[in-house]
Parts: sequence; C-alpha cells; structure tokens
Amino acid sequence: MRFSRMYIPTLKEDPTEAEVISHKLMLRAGMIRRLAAGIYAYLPLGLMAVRNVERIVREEMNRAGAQELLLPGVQPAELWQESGRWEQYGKELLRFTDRHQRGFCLGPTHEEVITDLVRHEIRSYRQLPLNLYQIQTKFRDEIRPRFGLMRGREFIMKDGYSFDVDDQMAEKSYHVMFAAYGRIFKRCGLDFRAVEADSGAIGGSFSHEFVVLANSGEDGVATCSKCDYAANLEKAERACPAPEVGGGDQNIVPAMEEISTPDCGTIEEVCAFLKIEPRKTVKSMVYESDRGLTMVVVNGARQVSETKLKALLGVQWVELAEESRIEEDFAARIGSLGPVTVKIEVVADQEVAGMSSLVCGANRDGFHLQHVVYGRDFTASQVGDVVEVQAGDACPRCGAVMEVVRGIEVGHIFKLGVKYSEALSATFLDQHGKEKLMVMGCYGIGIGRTVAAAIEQNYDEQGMMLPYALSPFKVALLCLDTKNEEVVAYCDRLYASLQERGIETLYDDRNERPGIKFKDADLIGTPLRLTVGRKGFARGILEVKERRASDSVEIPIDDVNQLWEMIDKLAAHDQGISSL
RNA sequence: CGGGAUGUGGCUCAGUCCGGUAGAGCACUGCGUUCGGGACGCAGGGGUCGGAGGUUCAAAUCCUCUCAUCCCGACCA
Repeated sequence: MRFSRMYIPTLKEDPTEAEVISHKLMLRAGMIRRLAAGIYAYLPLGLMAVRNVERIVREEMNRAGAQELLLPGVQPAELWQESGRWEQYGKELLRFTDRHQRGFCLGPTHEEVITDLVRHEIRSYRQLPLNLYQIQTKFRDEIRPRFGLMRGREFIMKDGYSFDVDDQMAEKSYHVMFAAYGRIFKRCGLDFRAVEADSGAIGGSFSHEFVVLANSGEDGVATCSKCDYAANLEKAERACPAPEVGGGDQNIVPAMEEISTPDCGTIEEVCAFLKIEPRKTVKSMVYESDRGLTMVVVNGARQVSETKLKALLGVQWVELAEESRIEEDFAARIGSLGPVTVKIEVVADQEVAGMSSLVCGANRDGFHLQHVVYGRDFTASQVGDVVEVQAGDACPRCGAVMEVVRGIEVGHIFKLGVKYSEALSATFLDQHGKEKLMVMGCYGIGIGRTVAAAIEQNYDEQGMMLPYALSPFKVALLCLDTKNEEVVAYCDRLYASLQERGIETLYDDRNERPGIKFKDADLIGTPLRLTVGRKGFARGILEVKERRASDSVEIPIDDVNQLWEMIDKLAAHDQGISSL
C-alpha cells in the first residue's frame, strides 16, 4: 500500500483522553478513533491488526474442529428471561424496546442464542460433539469504560460454544480448546499465563483465564515461583501457615482481657496504639447476603475476597452490611466489632484458627480484646478460605513462595455444564433412546484487547513494535527522495517485488521530509524498515533496519536475496508455531 | 452511584481569579527556499469559547441548571 493513498492519520502529540500506552499509541498511529465513551472506530491500520488476530484465531479454532458461524447482535428478551439472566445480568446488559414494545438487548454474550439454535436442530447423540464459534461485536454497558480497546463497551470478541454428550466428553472439548488457546496466544507473540479462574456469574464448574502479563493490567494473578501454579486473585489459594507457637493453646495464653483503645477505628490505628503488628489482630467484618448477616473474621493484615466468601457461604450475593443494619445487632459501631459473644453467625478464615493470642474489637466503642484464642474465647460456625492471596504466600501445590503480578485477561474458557441446556431444555437422545441434557463449554477471546495487550508488551519511546504476526504491515519502504527519478524508479521496482512475494508493505512515497517518514515508520512499528535515499542509492546500497534492532545493515541494491532471508526469519516465529 | 477535574479552530493548550468583544504552537491552503530523524519565510482559510437560562451597557470570564469527557473511589472494620 502506498502511504500517500492510505488513510493513516498519525498524531504527533499524545491525546489527552488516553492513559495507557496501548491506547495512546493506537490513537497516535491512526489505528482507532473514539466515537463515544468506550466506543471506537477501527481505522484501516487498526482493522488490519484486528484482522491479523482474527486470522490466527480462525485458523486455530478451525484446526481444533470448531466451525464458524455468525449470530445476531440484537437478542429478544424472552430468551434471556428463559435462562433467568434478564433479571440477573446487571445494568451492563443494554436493554431496549422496539416499536412494538417488545424487549430486546444488545448481546453481551451469546449462550442463550447459541443454545436456542442448537436445541432446535440437535436431536441425537450422533450429531455431537459440536463446537461453534463466531467473531462478532459485543456490547456491555460497562460502569467505567477505560484504556481504549482494553475495556470498551463495544468490542470485538471471539466466542465459542461446545456441546457434548456427557461430562467426560465436555472435558475433552475443554482441553482441546485450552490447547488451541495456548497456540493462539503464542502465535500472537504474547507473554501470557493460563491461570485458574473463578467461573463467576456465567456459571459452571471450572475455568481458565489466559492472562497477558503487563503492569497496566486490571487483573491480579498469583503465580508460583517454582511450579506452574497460577491463579486469578479472585480464586488463588494458599497453603495455610502452620499454627503459631501456642496457637490455640489455652494453657499458654493468658486470659482474655478488655483494653481501652480510644479513637482507634482501623487496624492501623489499633496497631499504632498498642504497638503491635497487624497480623497479630483480626478484623471482623459484617456482611449481608441472601442468608442474612454474617460476621467474617480474618487476619488483620489481609483482605476478604468476596468471591471466595460467596463460594464458602454458598450464596448468590454478598455485600458489606450497612452501618444502620449493624446497629440493630451490635452495641458498638464498626471499628470496634469482634467475634466474641455475638448474636449472628461467625465465619472465620482458616488462618485465624491457628493464630495465637489475637487482638480484636470488644463490641464496645473504644475498647478491644487481647489474648483472645480461637476455640477458647470464640468459635466460628464455618472455617474456610475467605481471604485474597498476597505476595509471599505459600503455593498450595508445592509450598514455594508465590508472587502477585498484574495482567490483562485476553481469553477465558469455561466448562459450563448443563446450566444453559437445562434452562433452555437443550436435549438429545443417547444410544439407549434416553433423553439427556447437552453438556456445554464456552470460550471467549477479546480480539481488540489482544491487540492492545500486544502493544502493552511491545513498544518503546518511538512507538509500537508489534509482533510480526500482528503487525498490519511487515515492511515499511521509505523513499526519501521522491524528486529523484532514479531513486523513485528503484523504489517502485522494489515495492513491486515485495508485493509479488506477498509481503504486506507500506510504501512511503509521500513527498515529505525524511524525519516525518522515519517518525511515522517507528510509530507504526513495522518489523522491518527499508530506506532508500539519494546518497545511499548513489553508493549502491539499501538500508535495512529491524524495528527492534538498534543498528541498521546495508545491502547492495541489486542483491535483495539477503532481504528475503531477513523477512523469512522474522516470519518464522508465527509459521513455526502454525506448522506444529 | 460517590468524589475530583476538564470542556476555547482538526490536535495540544493559554486566556477565566480581576468582565471590555478571542490567542499561541502544531495541522491545513498558496508561493518561495529547504530535503537522512516531526524545516523556514511570506501570505491565507478556519472558532455560536460544550449547551440552555440569568446578571450586566458589555460575558470565554460572574451566577444557576444541564450535557459530555477524563481520573479516583464504590464501602476492608
């Protein structure tokens, strides 16, 4: 493509609307433009990168036995009412009515639609397994869209769904997808981890997230320093520390006593006042859920994971209780609450039972209790894992130290089970003529987010350095002297032979100063840059520079075999994986 | 949903406190000179100052309302 004819509106300055690097660079390189909050237009260059991800996704999905289709973006309310999600799905589901006052929504995901489609067509076990996917624009009315394509409201997503005859076959489908996802992200040139994840509101029994490691990521991931355990912070477990010396031993710890702690409303204030460490205290938080009020007791240095709490209690929702609600059952306000002699149910984190001589609120404003021992002074009706993992915790698999890193979730696979097939009656007849529910799985990839994540991992001060497989153009050919007929003629010929070889080339034939061409080439970041100037041409050399390299090499203008070799080498990464 | 900030030409921003009829740089058009890392000169075009209402002789500037965008937070006892 000739630069002079292509619509690539590059920006010299960072737009104020952009915060993270991928967002800034995509705007500056003329890949995307914002239309409304969280809604973006894909310009030619941006679309080319998107298409590259899509191409890899299609190739690997098809290779894994999945078939592409395209489902509607607008979906009828009835279907969502049938699955129960019309009410369950929050405000992220954009609902509206048509002229006949019938309810519709913009599809944020397609479990209902695909299940509806399949239930009408699949009657026999002979027609299974089935794995269908689509690449489509979805809409989720996010509370707070941000970071450009990273967290938009309208976004391009690949979503796939598998249907199997039983649990075992469904797991097989899941593993096939797991492997396909690994190949996809590898081919995209990303540094990623497959992490165990909470299956969340979508339902199901187990799931993995594919997370690209980047500091700007919104997700926390706990990873083991020794083994390959990796899990989303929402779900990550830890090996519980051995009980402290004297922990729970009522013969060693002195009797519990009340101490005055004036104006101490937080763990920090209590610790500063008593000159102790937060991990010697517990915090007692009152949560409200669909089974009423529950006091949750965790080590003072830790944070409750509401996701885990929800799982432990086996409830649909939890939230911190309103202050007014607490006043009904407690004589003290928050900040002075504790688990000793309370009227409501108490749930404790596993770690609490092993703590010795802890400090907690006395349920009396301005007072705390010390020398409190679990089992002696208070008990919990349930003990389990309800806190978020922190860096330094022990790996649940091997006991080594774990670290917590940030990442961008680019893919998520779930084993759904029969949640949707049951709700929508998607059944088939097995070998014995018996009616059974299809066992489902679902598999998503954020296409735009994958492009953004690739930029987050590959850039420098000058601009993007997208991996070869994702880069819109593989080669930038810079003709520095557009007035010199010989130079132009040579560049035209070189451009023609690049095209003949099928190498996507951005031919900068603009009548611009060299500085502008270099800056734009670096910003767009094609893996290879060819420069032809008057002086070099006179010397009979062509300048070749890899975007990631610091120096350029010179090759004779009439011997371009070296050039083909360099390009083949750059292309080898993707091809190496795709030919596996 | 709560808090903070910002809306002035296509982009980045000044001017707002202290009211006097709109500016800079970049970009764009023409001409000339330049031409290997975002050139220079000259001459131009382009703005209902987010919107509505109000105060005033006079409003980008003061007041009220509203819309949009960005950031932080969304209960951690």
